[in-house]
Amino acid sequence: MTSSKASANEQNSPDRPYHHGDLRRAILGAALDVIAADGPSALSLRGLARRAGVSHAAPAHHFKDRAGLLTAIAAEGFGLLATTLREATGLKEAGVRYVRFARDHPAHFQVMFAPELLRTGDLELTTARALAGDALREAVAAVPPGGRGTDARLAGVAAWALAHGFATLLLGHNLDGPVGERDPEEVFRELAGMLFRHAE
Amino acid sequence: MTSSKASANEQNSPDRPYHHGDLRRAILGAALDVIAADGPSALSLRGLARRAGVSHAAPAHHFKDRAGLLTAIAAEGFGLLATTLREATGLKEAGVRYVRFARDHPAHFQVMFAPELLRTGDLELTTARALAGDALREAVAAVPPGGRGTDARLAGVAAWALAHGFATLLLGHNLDGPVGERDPEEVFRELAGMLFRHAE
DNA sequence: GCTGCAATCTTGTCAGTGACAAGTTTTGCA
DNA sequence: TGCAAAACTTGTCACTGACAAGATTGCAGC
Repeated sequence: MTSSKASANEQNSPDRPYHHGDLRRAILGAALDVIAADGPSALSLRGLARRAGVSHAAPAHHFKDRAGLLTAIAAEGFGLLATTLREATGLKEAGVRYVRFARDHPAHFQVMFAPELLRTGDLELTTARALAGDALREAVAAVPPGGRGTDARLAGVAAWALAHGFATLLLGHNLDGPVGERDPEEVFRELAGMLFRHAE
Repeated sequence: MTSSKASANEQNSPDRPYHHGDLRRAILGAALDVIAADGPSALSLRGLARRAGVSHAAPAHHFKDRAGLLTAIAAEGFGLLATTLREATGLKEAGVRYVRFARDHPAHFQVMFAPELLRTGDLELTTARALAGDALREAVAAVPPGGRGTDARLAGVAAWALAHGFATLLLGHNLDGPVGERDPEEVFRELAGMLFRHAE
């Protein structure tokens, strides 16, 4: 083991400059790769450092520790989600974008909803999360009040639960059977149609 | 640190018998406690061994390794879930039971849907999962075909996604605001009502 | 241009962990 | 009774996260 593949520009290049250039981004990118492939538990700060060709303690300068790195990823995720939700036209479309986000950014998505891995009090994280929450509430407010007793808050919870559950099961390969070859977004549109039959 | 609280009957009792009696169950129980409190990433085989008052390598005899322990927990979880789903009368009630299961067995629930922590090919696991899947499909089949174009398979996915999403968000404390003091099961009943308006 | 300071990265180290190997004690059964 | 398997222990290794202290570099202000 040890230095199995110090192939190309890995870490042993003696002419490597002292300063990486954008180590923070490099670490984040590598972390997203690892998490998407094998989950957050497979993440090793030292492994990321090796990938980026820096010393084992370099990541700590940018993220303090493991929780710091994951918190940064979660915050970035909530920011991306807020942006994409804000561009949606209606609630159903917001749901579709929610599912699309989970598929496009599986690593972010996983980490965002793993609070035990995060520094939950972090300012960046809480503000980003609040932004995403606002975007979701806006989408809910846009839906016209339907049948009797349709509480807006409840409708929001229903939409969120449906989208979140679908996305989660999808990422966990629990819907490979039922969904099969079909486009997941298309399937989700049908599900959302079942939930909000009256509105559109 | 080190031996901060070797208080009562922990591990230093010199009269402790060589055989624990039911170490397997003790380790499982301790693991469930830890996971429910701090998530699977906080799990340490050595920590569990300390809790049970046995040597650091004792757990390996029953579970082989970390993945083995978590796989055993997941299999147990699917078994419990299958049992509880089978007792449900209709699809909505099955959903309620799904949510209740997640709240009653949060550790099981988390591990069951964290495939990257499991030995996915394990026989016990796959059979238990199949049992739970059968129970879910049975509940779906029981629902009368509703409005035009109501695909049974799709209805099943919708119900699963809604229940799974609600349960997941609930466990992650993402619904503390919207649900508030209300009984989560009651709230879920309303959500399920929105999804299957026609059937009851 | 030079100087000093802060940001960035390195080296060194420590305790904790999972996994494995090999030995010891106990149980249960022929 | 004796013996094989089950249950557990001791010892060890590579790896990891965290921390401390030092080296290198970029840069702002003079």
